[in-house]
Amino acid sequence: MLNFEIALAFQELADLLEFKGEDFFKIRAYRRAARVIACLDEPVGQLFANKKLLQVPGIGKNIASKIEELLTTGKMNKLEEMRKKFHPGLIEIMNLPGIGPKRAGILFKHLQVASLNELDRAARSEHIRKLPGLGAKTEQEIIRNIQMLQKNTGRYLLGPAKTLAAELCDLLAGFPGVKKIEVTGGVRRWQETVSSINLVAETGNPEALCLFLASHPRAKEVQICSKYRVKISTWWGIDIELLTAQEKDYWAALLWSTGNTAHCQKLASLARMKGYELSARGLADAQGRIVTLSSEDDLYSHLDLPFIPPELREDKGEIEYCLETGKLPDLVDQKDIKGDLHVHSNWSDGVSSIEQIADQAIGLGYSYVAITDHSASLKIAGGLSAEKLLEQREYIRELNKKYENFQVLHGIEADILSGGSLDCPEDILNKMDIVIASVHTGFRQDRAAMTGRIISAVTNKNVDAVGHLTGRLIGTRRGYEVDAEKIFQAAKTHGTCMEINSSPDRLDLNEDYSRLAKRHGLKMVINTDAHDLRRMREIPFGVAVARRAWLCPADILNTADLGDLLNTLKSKKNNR
DNA sequence: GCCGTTTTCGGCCCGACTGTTTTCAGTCG
Repeated sequence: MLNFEIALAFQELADLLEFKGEDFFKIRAYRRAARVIACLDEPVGQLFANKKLLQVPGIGKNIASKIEELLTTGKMNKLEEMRKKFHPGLIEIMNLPGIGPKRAGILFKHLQVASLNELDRAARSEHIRKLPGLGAKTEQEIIRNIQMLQKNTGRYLLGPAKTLAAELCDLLAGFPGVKKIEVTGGVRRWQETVSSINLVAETGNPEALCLFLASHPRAKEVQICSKYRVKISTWWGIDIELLTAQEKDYWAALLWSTGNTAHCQKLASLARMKGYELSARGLADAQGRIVTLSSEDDLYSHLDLPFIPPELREDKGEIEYCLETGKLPDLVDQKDIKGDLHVHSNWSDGVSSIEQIADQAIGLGYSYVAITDHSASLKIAGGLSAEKLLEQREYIRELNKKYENFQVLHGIEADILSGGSLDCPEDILNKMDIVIASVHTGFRQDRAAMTGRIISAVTNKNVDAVGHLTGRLIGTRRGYEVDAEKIFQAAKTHGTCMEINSSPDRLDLNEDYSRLAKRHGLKMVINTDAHDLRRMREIPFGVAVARRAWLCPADILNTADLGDLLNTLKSKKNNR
């Protein structure tokens, strides 16, 4: 059983217990376990076999025994019991913004509503406004939120899709006859959400491999199963498509399967103009002979094009640009990132100590990391008071004595309060190495108010960057409305950066806003906003957004060496 | 539920915002 599935089981159990009204801390313990398991590097089965489960933080005797039950029987009794007690549709409803366990209970009790479709119908026929504690506004909000979810139906977040794709790749790579296998499609192009996981494998035994995938225990329905291609829908909710190839046509298959369709078709047209025929089955010359290729790069060369990175293959002008200039811009790369400038420690709501974060940063090859804990008003996150911040500053100053060629920077993620002021005294902000300003409350302000609020922060001389500009959570929470043009103009005037938040459920700025920010001449900073060590490894997601927006190292603040970075930050403060 | 310790049980996530009320319940960050 995959870690991913075990984590989902605990997540579902927590959701059901929440509906039941179970003790808050017990629910939180299950949620924590789900998160921890999803983040493990080692298969849970292996930890269990080596009797190391209890060493994992957040897993105690009770949860360990439930894991054992899952691993040995494939089921968890407690979860099965809860499933019998409560309608599965209730979780779907509870996951809607604004609907928690209480409201889901009211809706079920009075209207027998137990699915999003039923809820939508009830809302549209104005039944919800008649229920106790609910009204017309809530009813309209429900309709809007269901629309948002429906827009994302069949879409899967890139983060979990990548994890699942990697686990599948490992599984298939071990099948007899498989020589090469690679993840392709939207996952390889780093689309923020994908509808399927695509794979290409070079194998001497394609039919057997296709049958192997088609008979996967999590396969729900086999949509296509031919001698060289298989497509299944799965109980995970995502489709999986595998294309097989021989040595001679592997690179063309890889290209074709990576897509997108428009990019490939444009390449096929270009190939025809040069006397070739390009398809998933290879690049054929005028006589119909398959051209031997050594790489995807080689394939592009035959079309007189430079290698186009997968992130750019969206038919957004990349082919035309190459034809015109013969090359692509020098896009920012993960190796260009010299440090993470937005990380939370256990001084606020992060789980790791500052020292652990520094060690992780060094392990990632960084020259610096900024500790940016929450500001005081964010009580739930244990936001830091001015006194605490000064204490933290001293702590970091001491800690830095032990490092050579590496520095921990002292920063803060200051809340932009409803009126636009910052949740931290200016004299404290002024002492910080870096100040990220973000919105965490008052999400429902209208576009003008929210824009004005953020512009107030952008024009504050102590603010270096705006964190997660729109506050969206992909697929679950619409971002607040902002006039990005106005904010970017103000940011340009005041030399403030925009963050590309790398968290796969945020990716905020998204690629469109990143492109727009570049057009305004802004610098961006690619951060993880990590609350634990593992999530500090999510920088590639932010880098991918930047690449899809055609950003170069010079567009990104944290590609600078430590000295240059400190000079930039200081000179900004002095110049204002 | 887990964790840490005081080793047997108490602490762990509080407060703003919204929409509904007409003083507050529910949700969320």
